[in-house]
Amino acid sequence: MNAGTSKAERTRNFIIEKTAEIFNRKGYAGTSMSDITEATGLTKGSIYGNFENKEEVALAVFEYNRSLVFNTVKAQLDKAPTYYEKLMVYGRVYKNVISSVGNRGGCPILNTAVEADDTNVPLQLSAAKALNSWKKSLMDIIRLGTEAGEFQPGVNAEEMAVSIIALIEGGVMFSKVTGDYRHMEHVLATVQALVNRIKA
Amino acid sequence: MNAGTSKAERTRNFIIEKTAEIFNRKGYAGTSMSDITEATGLTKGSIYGNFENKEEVALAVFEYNRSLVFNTVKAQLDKAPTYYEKLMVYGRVYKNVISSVGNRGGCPILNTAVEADDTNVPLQLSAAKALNSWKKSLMDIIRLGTEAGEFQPGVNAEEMAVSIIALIEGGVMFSKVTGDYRHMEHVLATVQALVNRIKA
DNA sequence: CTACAAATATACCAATTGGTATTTATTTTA
DNA sequence: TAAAATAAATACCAATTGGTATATTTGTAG
Repeated sequence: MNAGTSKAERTRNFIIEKTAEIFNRKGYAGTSMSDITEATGLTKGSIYGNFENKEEVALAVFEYNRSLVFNTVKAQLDKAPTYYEKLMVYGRVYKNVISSVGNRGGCPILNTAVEADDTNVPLQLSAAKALNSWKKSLMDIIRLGTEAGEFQPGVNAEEMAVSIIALIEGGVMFSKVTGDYRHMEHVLATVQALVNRIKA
Repeated sequence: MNAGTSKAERTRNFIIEKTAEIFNRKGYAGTSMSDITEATGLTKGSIYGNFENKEEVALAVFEYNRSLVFNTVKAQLDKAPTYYEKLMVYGRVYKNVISSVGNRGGCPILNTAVEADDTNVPLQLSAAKALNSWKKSLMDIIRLGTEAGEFQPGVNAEEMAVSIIALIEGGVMFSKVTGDYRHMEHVLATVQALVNRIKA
């Protein structure tokens, strides 16, 4: 036996991995079942044996894409010795993410949020949950950093967190659609300026 | 005669207006020809008599949706007596836009940019062009305001412009997917803080 | 008010969509 | 290693997709 991984589990993961980039590039509506069978080399019977429908594949794929980015950031976060340095990780996030997971169609949270907010409730909820948890982790860094005396007291942690996220996501959008990476550099400079401004 | 508007022109505009919100909500891939015939009450023959294909409808609709938002902002901009006040218009942009054009599925530039950047070159170019022209108009305000002594010299106009846009678009995304308008208020507070920080 | 042009509707097309029963092949467990 | 259980392939489905050729209606200029 394959250490707790049944054939079904392995195929499930295989399907997720092979279609992750397609879903992120083409979106839920833009990705067809035949895209999935083509990318995996499997037949519809096999896909529908492991997933209930296309939506369930999309949900699993979103979770996979999200964790891919999350893990990359997390690794950087764990290395940062101070809360200030942790916040600054986000000021370099694009370079780190792109260089490690490559350009696979942009930020999955942004892509899913924008497509699903009017069309698909389960996907919308997944994207919203991912954003809120990102916001929370940023707010925790700011709060702990303030307690540790690294940041000035009285900082609006939520405003700061939401703004950092908005800058990054807006920057990804701008950068990707124009094909001009300097737009991303500009928003990251602003992220860094915002963080430096709250330094104690 | 109808003052330069032929039947064809009027039908074209009718189709654009009736499908504008659908395209903005469901996206290009998510909107079908039958969505278009249903929304207009017209038949396929009529649609294809006025547009070459679905993509051409989408392009015209994007231009329409973009100008709807643009005109709203422009009206506010023209009323603002100073360059500082003009920049501040963007710090209130969401409230003004929503209250005048309503919630029609979010920002068309964001929606189109995110969907099209990997799937549809003409739409991608349209979105990129809209963003660049927005950026330019922001940079012009900053430059002229600096010349007029309203802003500190040495401000990086492009960094500022790109960051304001990213904050707004990121904020729209966050706000829409979570259904929580406070996220938009947070990013707008940051826009205002950024603008206030460069005041002479 | 008629004749011509322009716009719209009808009826069709092949291809593709997401999905399902059923058969066949492969794993897994005893 | 044989039997039971699971996974995957095959072959199908109705509905829908974007699009077109042709017929019919409507608008328009003389």
